[in-house]
Amino acid sequence: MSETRAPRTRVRATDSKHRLFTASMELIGLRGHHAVSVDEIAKAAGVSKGTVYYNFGSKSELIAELFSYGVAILFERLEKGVNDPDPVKGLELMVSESLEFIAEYPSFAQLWISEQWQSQSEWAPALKVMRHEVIFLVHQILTRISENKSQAAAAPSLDLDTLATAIFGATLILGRDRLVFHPERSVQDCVGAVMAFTAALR
Amino acid sequence: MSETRAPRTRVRATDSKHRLFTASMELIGLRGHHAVSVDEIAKAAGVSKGTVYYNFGSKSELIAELFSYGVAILFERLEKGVNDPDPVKGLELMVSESLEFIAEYPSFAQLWISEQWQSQSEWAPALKVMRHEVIFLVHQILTRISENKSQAAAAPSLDLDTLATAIFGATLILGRDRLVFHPERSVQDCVGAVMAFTAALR
Amino acid sequence: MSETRAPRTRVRATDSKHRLFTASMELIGLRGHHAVSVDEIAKAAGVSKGTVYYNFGSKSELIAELFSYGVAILFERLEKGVNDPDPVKGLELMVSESLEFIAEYPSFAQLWISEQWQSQSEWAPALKVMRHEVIFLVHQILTRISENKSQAAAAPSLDLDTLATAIFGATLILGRDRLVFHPERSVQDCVGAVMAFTAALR
Amino acid sequence: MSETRAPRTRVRATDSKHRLFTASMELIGLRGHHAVSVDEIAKAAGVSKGTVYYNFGSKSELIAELFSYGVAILFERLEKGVNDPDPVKGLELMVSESLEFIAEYPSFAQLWISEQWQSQSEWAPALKVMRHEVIFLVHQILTRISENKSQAAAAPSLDLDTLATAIFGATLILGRDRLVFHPERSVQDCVGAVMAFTAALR
DNA sequence: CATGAATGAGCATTCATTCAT
DNA sequence: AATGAATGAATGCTCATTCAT
Repeated sequence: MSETRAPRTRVRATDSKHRLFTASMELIGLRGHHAVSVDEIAKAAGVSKGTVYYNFGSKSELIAELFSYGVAILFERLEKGVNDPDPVKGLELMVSESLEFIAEYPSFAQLWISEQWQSQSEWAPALKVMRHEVIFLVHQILTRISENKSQAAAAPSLDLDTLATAIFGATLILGRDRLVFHPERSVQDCVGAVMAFTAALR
Repeated sequence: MSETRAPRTRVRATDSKHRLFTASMELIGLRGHHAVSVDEIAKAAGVSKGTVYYNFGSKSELIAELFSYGVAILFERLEKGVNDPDPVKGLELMVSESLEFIAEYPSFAQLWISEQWQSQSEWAPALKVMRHEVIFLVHQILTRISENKSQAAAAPSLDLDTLATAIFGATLILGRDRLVFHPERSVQDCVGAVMAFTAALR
Repeated sequence: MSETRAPRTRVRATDSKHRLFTASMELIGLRGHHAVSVDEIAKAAGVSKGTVYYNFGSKSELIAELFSYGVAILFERLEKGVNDPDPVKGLELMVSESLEFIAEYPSFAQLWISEQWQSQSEWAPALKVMRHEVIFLVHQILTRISENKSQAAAAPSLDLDTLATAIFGATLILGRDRLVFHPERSVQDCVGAVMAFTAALR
Repeated sequence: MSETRAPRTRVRATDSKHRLFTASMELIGLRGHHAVSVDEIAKAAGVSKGTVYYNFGSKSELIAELFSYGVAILFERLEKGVNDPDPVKGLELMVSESLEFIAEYPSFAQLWISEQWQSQSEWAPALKVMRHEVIFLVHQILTRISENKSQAAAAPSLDLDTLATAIFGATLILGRDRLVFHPERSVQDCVGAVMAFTAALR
């Protein structure tokens, strides 16, 4: 894309959309979507307000696209861990990839945290799907881990779905908490803490 | 409540305040504070808009008081676990108390989740303190647990502060997730999943 | 109403509503409701924009109330003619009252003309009722006129409902046309022209 | 229509214009010109927005051309009646032609009704001319009718210009009212009602 | 203590219009 | 001759806050 024979108005088309994505992420992650106006987003992206509506139709839709954009990237990264022959290594990879993703797209994580459990969120349906898919992936890998454990049913009453949710929540919060309150905390420390959850399974 | 022409004009004064607390919690937990207007809160509480300002001064202050109100109750409950001679039992109690607290004050939890990691939140300073105090409590008890563990440094590279944060996050998310997506999930299941985090320490 | 013990801010309450009524009528009659903004109305009424919304809830509702306000006055005046023992005199009175009403509330008439036959008007339901009631009144009096006519069914194929509609339309248009294009034309001339419609019945 | 790569590239050029005319008429008649956007018109016509501006220069000009287009057709039809040797038959023909024209171009009539007496309409000058010419035609034929009436000055104080206006208004309203509220009402019934206006002259 | 009418800055959204292609 | 991305002024509406009573 961009600069086909470099005319004066370079990059045009799609360009605006990308700039708006970047600007929105930045601002919304910082203050929350309610506290950011379309005017601000447009200004930050260096386009006119009309362009936001030309490209997204509404603020709501812009945010919805922000979600799908982020989730696509996240899943791409999670894939890496899912197929690892060693499920423990796999989960470890998934967690560290997630933490790094959160560091790269901090506003995506923040948006997710803020909206996922807000029952009347505008994006509730889409978020529900996102949540389900991530937890499903974690659940799958937890099953493989617990199956590898030979004899004793390690933890008799341990519901894997609940555990998967705990891991999902801990990762999300840890990823965000690190950026906001503990910039010195390494991804490895966080991975260690999350993996502690699985100790009972091994 | 209500008691028009009731005996001894009991309660009064703080009556409006209480009604406003209840109404705010309800509405804000459902839709987020930005999506709830002072008008709505006043109407839901059955008082006039002016009364909100008379009692709280501003919407912001109302929410701030919502936070202190909730956190006071939460800490009261956490106390129970802190002093348990058996730190594992103590943590278990703290977690289950938290989960039950979240079930009773769902909107408090939601508000907390939404705002805690929003770097530019209006209540950031207060939230930072709340977060710190809870994590400190968890850290303390984790220390006692890991000290009880005799010989081998169970997990050499396991940072207790990070682990405490993970437990805090997992509990918060699990408590909320249960209400929104898994009403059938028991507190015990959730406690089990959170306690799994400590397996590595034992 | 107004001035209870004449305080500094006199007239308060309801006053705003009246001022807004007057201002709206003026502006909307001149340029049409689409071409008049709420800002303009507020400014013309000497109140803030918020006051418009406090009192009416929406621009649409303001216009709806403009309609009911106008139609109430119109019907009050039409009553006079309805009960006249001589139906011809009665109709004549109704027409002249209508023409004078249009002269006093020109914007009401203009609004009516513009919206009544706009199939997708927001006020279509209310307008349909207004139209029906006026035409019904005219129909009634036409029936009395034609009954008075002794022998020969004056006009065999003359549908009274259609005739009533024609009289309604002619009066509305004549009333408005007079103000806009023929200020010199008297109410009597117009009444004469409208009454010509009934010649066939007599 | 459409014919991509059709033979002899017929029509073209004015093709877009025609499609835009049709689409505008349809939409504007239904909802009023203010409530229809250029986007909608372009979409309905199956052309791009730019094409509207290429062909008409502005929305205002498009509507102006809509008026001249409609009025040309109307006058063509009115001619038929004007030259009838029997002025009564002639007027009857003019009225029925008008009613049929309104049925064929309902949005033209609606546009006319809405704008003609709106004093500050953008098209006021053009509309004034249209109105004048139609009323002039009616006046002429009324003169011929009243002259034919031999002896007694049928109606001493009947101003023919006012009567012509009444007939114009009644026809316009009746034509439109029939379409919107009385689809079962025949053109003949309406003609009958309008001609009742002339009874006094005969 | 409590009320509710009034305010005005701020917001999401619409839309006629332009212009480079 | 036609396109459609981009614009920005204008619009209807919301809402936290004030204040006279």
